Amino acid sequence: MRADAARNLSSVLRTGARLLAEDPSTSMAAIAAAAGVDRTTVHRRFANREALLRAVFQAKLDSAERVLDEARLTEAPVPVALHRYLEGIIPVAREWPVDTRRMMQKDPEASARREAQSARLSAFIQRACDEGYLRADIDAAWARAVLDALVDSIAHRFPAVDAPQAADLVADAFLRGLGVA
Amino acid sequence: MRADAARNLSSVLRTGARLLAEDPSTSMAAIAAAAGVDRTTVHRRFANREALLRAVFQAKLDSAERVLDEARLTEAPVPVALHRYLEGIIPVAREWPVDTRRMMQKDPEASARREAQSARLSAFIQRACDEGYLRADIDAAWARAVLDALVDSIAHRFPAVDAPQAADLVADAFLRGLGVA
DNA sequence: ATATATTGCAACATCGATGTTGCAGTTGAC
DNA sequence: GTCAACTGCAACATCGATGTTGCAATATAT
Repeated sequence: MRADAARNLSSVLRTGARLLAEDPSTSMAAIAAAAGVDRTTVHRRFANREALLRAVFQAKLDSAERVLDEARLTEAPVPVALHRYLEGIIPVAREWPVDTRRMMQKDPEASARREAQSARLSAFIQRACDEGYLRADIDAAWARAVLDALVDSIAHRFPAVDAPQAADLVADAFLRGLGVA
Repeated sequence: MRADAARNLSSVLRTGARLLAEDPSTSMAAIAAAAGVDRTTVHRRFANREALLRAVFQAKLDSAERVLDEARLTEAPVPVALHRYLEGIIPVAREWPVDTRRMMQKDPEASARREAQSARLSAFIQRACDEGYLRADIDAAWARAVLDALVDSIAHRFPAVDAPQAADLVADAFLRGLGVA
């Protein structure tokens, strides 16, 4: 039963993330139905709708944090770290399509975690600038935003492209652009 | 009074677009309050919440269509048309931050208009490919997605950058990328 | 086999959002 | 100045979502 409980809970989280990404006002009833459990069961596991949202965000933050750790953003060579980050973060964006930036204003703890992760990535971009991998006239904040946008785009608009190829496409567009040399 | 009516209506649309972009489940009451009118006044102008949404989308589609027309995507040289499109569409994205892709499934007419506009832009990207402005190994759909992503990013995450400079940044990132040559 | 935990189901209460209506006051057009 | 249109305000009805509880059935662990 513990096993079942954990499976259903995770099923509710994944299903909820998917539905909430399409429509942030999806009802608990709809999520429960899509996850194949009763509405009251969801309410027993998550006190509030807000608690369910928190759990979804936490799951996404956990996955993203693992990716950031394993990419070794501060130690590995910039091109290697970039590719490892992309190949890891794209599946995370796909599995948890919820937009953490919009939906977490009310959760200071999750917000702080997100900020910390964001800072790690920004520091990496800054290092890429400093080590000469990015053009000198490029603003680091803009570079950061471009990378995020490319990741979201390949993750959600091209779900059929597998992670390694998606990472290649993003890194290529990010560094070289799409125009002719 | 006609003048007042028109002014208030447009104020409701703009305010509504702004609030709905932040939180798609913003209540009519919140929109009315933010626009400085009574809740019932909004209901007199828009039969449904859905009708209000439709009006917001229609306003965005109108603005976007004008931009597409004036960019002369089929006639002007590719670099010129691209820059004109970007300089026009970025303010539109800022004034109407609602995501037309997500929020219009139920409105077939608006959906069709959106598709038509999307096709015009895709055709322009295809022309850029054919005329050798984009690398031969680049998929047109991916190029299209990248352009959209860059526009959204500069429009919403860098609201302080004015339209001409924003267009430069996007075109530069799109064609040349951010890495060193 | 039995005690324990979990689930589905039905029923209930509550709350906020939606939409409507009547009325009085104000504003604009003529 | 008069008339028509519009507005704010209060009140009301309705509806869907949320959250709770009791109970019977079922699965789990020991």
